[in-house]
Amino acid sequence: MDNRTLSLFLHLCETLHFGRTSQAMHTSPSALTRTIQQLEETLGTSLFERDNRSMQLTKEGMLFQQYARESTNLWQNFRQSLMEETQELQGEISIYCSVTASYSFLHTILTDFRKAHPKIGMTLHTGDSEDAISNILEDTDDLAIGARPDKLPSKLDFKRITTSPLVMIAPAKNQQYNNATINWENTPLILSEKGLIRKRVDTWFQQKNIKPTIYAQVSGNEAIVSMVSLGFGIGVIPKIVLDNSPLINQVKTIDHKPLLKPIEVGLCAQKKRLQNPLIKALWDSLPNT
Amino acid sequence: MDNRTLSLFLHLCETLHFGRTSQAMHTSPSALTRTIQQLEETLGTSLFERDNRSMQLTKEGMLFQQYARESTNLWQNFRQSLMEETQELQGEISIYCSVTASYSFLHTILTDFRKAHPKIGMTLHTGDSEDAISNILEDTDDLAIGARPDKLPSKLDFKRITTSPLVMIAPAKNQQYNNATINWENTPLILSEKGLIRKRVDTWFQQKNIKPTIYAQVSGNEAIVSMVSLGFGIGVIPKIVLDNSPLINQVKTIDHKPLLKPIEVGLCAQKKRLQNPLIKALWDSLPNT
DNA sequence: AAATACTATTTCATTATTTGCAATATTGCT
DNA sequence: AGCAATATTGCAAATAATGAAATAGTATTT
Repeated sequence: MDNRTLSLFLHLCETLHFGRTSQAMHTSPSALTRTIQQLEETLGTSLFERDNRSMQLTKEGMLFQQYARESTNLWQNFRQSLMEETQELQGEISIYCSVTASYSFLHTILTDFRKAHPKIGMTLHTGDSEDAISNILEDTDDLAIGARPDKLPSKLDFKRITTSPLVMIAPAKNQQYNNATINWENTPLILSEKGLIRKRVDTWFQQKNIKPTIYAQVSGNEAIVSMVSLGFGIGVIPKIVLDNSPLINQVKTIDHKPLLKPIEVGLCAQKKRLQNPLIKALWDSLPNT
Repeated sequence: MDNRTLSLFLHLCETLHFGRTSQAMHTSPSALTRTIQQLEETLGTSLFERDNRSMQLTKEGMLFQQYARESTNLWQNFRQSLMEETQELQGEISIYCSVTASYSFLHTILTDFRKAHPKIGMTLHTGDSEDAISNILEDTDDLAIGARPDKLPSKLDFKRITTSPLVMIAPAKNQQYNNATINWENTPLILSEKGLIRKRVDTWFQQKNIKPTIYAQVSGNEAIVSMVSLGFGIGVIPKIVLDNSPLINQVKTIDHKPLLKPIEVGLCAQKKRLQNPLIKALWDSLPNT
């Protein structure tokens, strides 16, 4: 029995949902389905009772679940003692971060770490920055680089890497959007569809008692820069995204008052996961700011 | 970690010899080498100290050996309890037998057994009948069909399927080899290079005080029939081989006195292996004769 | 009752891995 | 030096695993 299969099976036992497990374990539903089928094939017994909308462990499934737990435990223990023996950390860490974060921080963070722990493998997943927190909460990745939410869930720990102001950007060539002359009610806005920045912007407008025109709600700060540069309207993004954007010359920043509260970008992990020596090592490799 | 890999590793720990392990585990040396290499790769540490002529477990290797033992144990136990749960035997049995035995007995033995235990998989290895006993002693296969040696090693158990007389065969068309007119000293003999039949024949000639001319020593009774049919000389084989040979019309049998003692053909296994419920099931499926 | 949404599975083409054979390399022995 | 014994590698063929998209089956909504 191979450990990957066991993990998939165990996760599936928890969720009882192929879609969620496949997503959480970074594999396609089809691969998962077939892994389980094959498992049932080799065991010569079915493990899940699938009645089309829900599923349930069979008796044999529970037996196998117990075996799977013990077997993975055994494996973990072995890895542990091997590490103690060789005095060298080894294993896998998965990191989630936005494209921008991967450009701006990841390299810096990982180069030193890699030198110190060459045997730790990294799996990197990129996506919308706003998904970072939920990804961590759902155990999909070990660590994430993202913005600190105003209310950090108590399960999580956060370590700031940097702060970045929020900037308003407009198409560089458009005279209409000069500072202070903006008629907010008529200006199309391009915003994240959800998440921290969206909240800050909403609050900002509420404070000013303005009902803005929202032109587009997109996911991904990089997409906002694109749309703004094309002249669709004004957007709000972290300055760091702008600094790393190839489109930086196509847009200009607009002064605004009161200033939007800067976001804190940093490393995020579940507290319990920090007991894992690998994750802790990466965590500790970052200086406190 | 997958169980096949673990078995290979554990076996290699015992033999400390790639060649022998690969042979015993029915895989090529290259596959074995690469399995171990890959193992060492994924563990990030070397498991064996290979100093070119001998090998030795490293400290990490011993650690892994312990893990491998526990892990396979866990697996065995799980299989065991799964069987108890489903009330159905399942797993793998490997059988060694000669080509002739596979023609004449195997089908009869296995058809009923397969119906009774459809989830037991079979691996069949064919080869020289004389290797059957050693193959069992070396744990290469679970069961073998072969001739009962005069002195059955105490580790082994034997269950007779049938007895078969030993016959002398000569080329069918050759008048020179008529009964009673044979000049043994000048007649080329084709014999097994070793094994039970060879011993019987040697004894027979000693009793008669004849020093025979041995033309060829071959391995495999089927090969003897071939050579005899081509006119190379006289051979001795079990009658059952002759009955199953496509060359039966190309040879004739020769009366001889005293008659060579018949051989007993049967199923052979290590006593300790008979505790394995799968093997015991097959064993018990044969009637006592 | 038709449309829609949700999920597991299958199909299919592609990619990755594993295998065995034969060649190679390395060393001990005569 | 030449030979025998072994582990390892190169290579091509066979196997297996994968994801994207199509499919099927069913609950929920319209």
